Amino acid sequence: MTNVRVRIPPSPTGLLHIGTVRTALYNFLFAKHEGGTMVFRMEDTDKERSKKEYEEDIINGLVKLGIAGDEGVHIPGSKGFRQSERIEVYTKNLQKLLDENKAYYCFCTKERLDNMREKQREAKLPPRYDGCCKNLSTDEAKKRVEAGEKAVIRLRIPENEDISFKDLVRGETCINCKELDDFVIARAIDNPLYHLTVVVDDHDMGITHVIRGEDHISNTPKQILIFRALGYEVPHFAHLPLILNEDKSKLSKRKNKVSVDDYLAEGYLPEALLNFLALLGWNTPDEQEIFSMDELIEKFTLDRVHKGGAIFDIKKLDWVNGEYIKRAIAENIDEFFETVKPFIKNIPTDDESLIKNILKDPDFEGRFSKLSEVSEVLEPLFSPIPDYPTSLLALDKFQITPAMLKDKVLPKAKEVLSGIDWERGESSKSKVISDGLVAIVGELGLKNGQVLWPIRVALSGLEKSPNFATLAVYLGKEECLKRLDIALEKCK
RNA sequence: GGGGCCAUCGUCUAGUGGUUAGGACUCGGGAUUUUCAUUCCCGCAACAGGGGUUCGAUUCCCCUUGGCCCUACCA
Repeated sequence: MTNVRVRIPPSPTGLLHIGTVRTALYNFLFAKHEGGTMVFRMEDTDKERSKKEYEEDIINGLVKLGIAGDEGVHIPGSKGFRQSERIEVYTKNLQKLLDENKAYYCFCTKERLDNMREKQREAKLPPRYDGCCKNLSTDEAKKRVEAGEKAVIRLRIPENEDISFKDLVRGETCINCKELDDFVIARAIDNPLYHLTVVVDDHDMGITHVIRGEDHISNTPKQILIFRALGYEVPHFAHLPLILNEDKSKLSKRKNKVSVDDYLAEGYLPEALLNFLALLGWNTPDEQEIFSMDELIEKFTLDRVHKGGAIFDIKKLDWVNGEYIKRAIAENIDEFFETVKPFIKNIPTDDESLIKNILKDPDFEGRFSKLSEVSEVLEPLFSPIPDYPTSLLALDKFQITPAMLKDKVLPKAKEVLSGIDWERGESSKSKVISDGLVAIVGELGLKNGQVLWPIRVALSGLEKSPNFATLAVYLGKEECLKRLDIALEKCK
């Protein structure tokens, strides 16, 4: 395969969408695997809906994720590539089609067309353009346009011809021109529409493979027709399965969170998000689930891309993300700390190394599936203890009564924690605390859960929290005793 | 309405003309953790239906059903 070149053409009509990222990722992986390049272009010919802020969001997002394109080429803002900046090129191509009579001006009004379609629908006919302006002489058309009459440009398509292409993930696909009509390719000579711009750009940019969502399958024959009319070589096509909502409709913001910003803000790691997205519609025959970017590039091929759509399952994303967090902590705590820093709120300490130590504590392993949860788990160690019900302390499951806690367990725990040497090193301190508290179980003749559970709750105020020994070590003597007193109050 | 695309556990998926149809997530149970979480083990759970082809179809073909996409002077 010679010089593979793919593209990622978002249109700035909304924030960076999960679907856009998945398509970008597959293009990126394919290009890298083949030793080719991926270029970026901003499809902003819809002046009504295109917004500068969306453009920035999309570019920033893709850069953050590391899949923005190669060599900085054609990224608007760096070297600049927007369709809105290439109007003359499209005009030139449009003029050529007009001159060669492969396209023609159409003067039909919106009302006439709406009317026509409605009648066709009523008659149970497919709504198609009736060719009203098809046979206007070029001279007359030219005169009317020059006179200022409003006219769109339509492509003249063959009457009855099969248009087929070999889709790299679906195989041979074919559609007859009878199913199409002379569609509009420009609002005016200097105001081109999607199909025309895509074709002209893909040709000018030297795109060899068009890899996009399957919602474009039915657009493909139209674009092939334009490629042919212009005398340009037709690229290869590959249509990807869609990402779906739970109800199997196309992923939409009505039913799902689709903005990449939201996921990042919630504490999903970019690599984890990409890993998860890569697996939505593609996989390796082995049982691997976690891939580095290099592994994805090495293993990615289009022939292992699925045909059926895939539902976006947030639970699986959470799991993947948790795996990445676990690894990130183990590999480089300093780097991880920088990543997690913006998520740590309400934690009034400037002692970074303390927090790093806590994060590294084996007791914390696997507690987070999102960065936003780091704060929740850390919080009990630094903030004032949250209010909690006595019933959480005296849990029915363990058959604990408030009286037991008030008379036996809590006073005993205070005794133990007051008695130990708090100046020891961390790990030995942890062991002493642990041994001391566990000993209470035997002394009082109670069950483990009847002693250890309430102590942990007393120290954290939470149903789920780090281990009691871990809590005690990081809380310190005074705070521990204070929290045990609070618990004591609750049992009165 | 027309055309196109698709169809393995709830979800992501592996897989084959003959398999106990495999893995992961979720969920349930157990073990370890002297509590929660983690970790480990076990379990629940699928080839949409009907016809062919075949000695034999989840696998190949057709039909049906279902879902989705497109059917714009959006992209």
